[in-house]
Amino acid sequence: MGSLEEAIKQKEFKDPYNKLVVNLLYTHSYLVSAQNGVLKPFDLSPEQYNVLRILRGQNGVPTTVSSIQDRMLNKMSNASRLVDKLKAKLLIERRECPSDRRQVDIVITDKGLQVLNELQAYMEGFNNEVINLNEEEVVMMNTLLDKLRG
Amino acid sequence: MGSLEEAIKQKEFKDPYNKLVVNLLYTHSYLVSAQNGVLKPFDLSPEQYNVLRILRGQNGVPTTVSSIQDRMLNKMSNASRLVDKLKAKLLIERRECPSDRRQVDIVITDKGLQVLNELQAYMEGFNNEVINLNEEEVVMMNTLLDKLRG
DNA sequence: CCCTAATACGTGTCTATACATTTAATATCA
DNA sequence: TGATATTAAATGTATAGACACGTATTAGGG
Repeated sequence: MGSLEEAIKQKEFKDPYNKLVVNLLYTHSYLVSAQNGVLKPFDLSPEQYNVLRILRGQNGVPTTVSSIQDRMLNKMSNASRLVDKLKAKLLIERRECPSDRRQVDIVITDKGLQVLNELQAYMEGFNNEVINLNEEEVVMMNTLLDKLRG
Repeated sequence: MGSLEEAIKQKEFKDPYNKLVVNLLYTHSYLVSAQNGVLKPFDLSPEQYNVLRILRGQNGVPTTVSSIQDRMLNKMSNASRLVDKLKAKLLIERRECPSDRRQVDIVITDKGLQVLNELQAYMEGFNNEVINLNEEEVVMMNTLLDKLRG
């Protein structure tokens, strides 16, 4: 299970760069699957969870849809539709922005904050279970990932 | 652009583990976006490209749909439907398996091999452009990723 | 002030992921 | 053998990612 080669039944890679691309894609899938296991009982997708965290970070200050989009992990995803789903679950509110009627102000509701609160304990346990690295290695990996993207 | 904090406009993280999860999700998105740029002119999605590479690795030996599924980077994706799309593009062939009629033998066509061949040069350039790490760092990162998953 | 450009958001479409269910074929074993 | 379980693949449905396009509103320059 440990090695990538075994996990995807590939004997070898052309070079370490090629392996790294595949390794990142595979590890992402590993992470997201585990995350889904935690989020599913709460009826949230990973991106919905992310949007809720972004809104909580605002401490009550309303945020526009495009500002949410800028902060999302996946810049190509569709904040407008995610906001729609969260509104249907009563986890956020949409308000017409008076100063610019093109914009829509989004705030997290008490219910949204409560769901995040319940989730928090599960998510902390999740990080420690799912990432089999010590703190030194985690810091190293963060440094390498930041450098990778230039 | 370099730091994660800047890219997603988040001031700080609770701990390095939490940052690592976010960093992996964000870097994945960065990688896949770049990959899409290369694949789009060839009318292939990243997963379709991956399935083609799996089939090329078989060197002409037919493979079943479930064997493709096992080798895919994302174990949750749907090999059956991906195979369907590739067949429609004439990049693979499906043959009824005589020894077990539940199974379907899949092989890459000459056209499929030709497309992969054309892609190869672009993809090698892609790796070096998109991964701003030297070889030593790449090897280190592969080791850390393998350890991360336990 | 008007014309044009830029911006904010929504919508449409195709593909892929996630997961449950279905159907057909084979395996198992009383 | 015949009932049951297991397996291979396909299908159904909801959400999300990728990207083009549409619409309303504001900004800016003549």
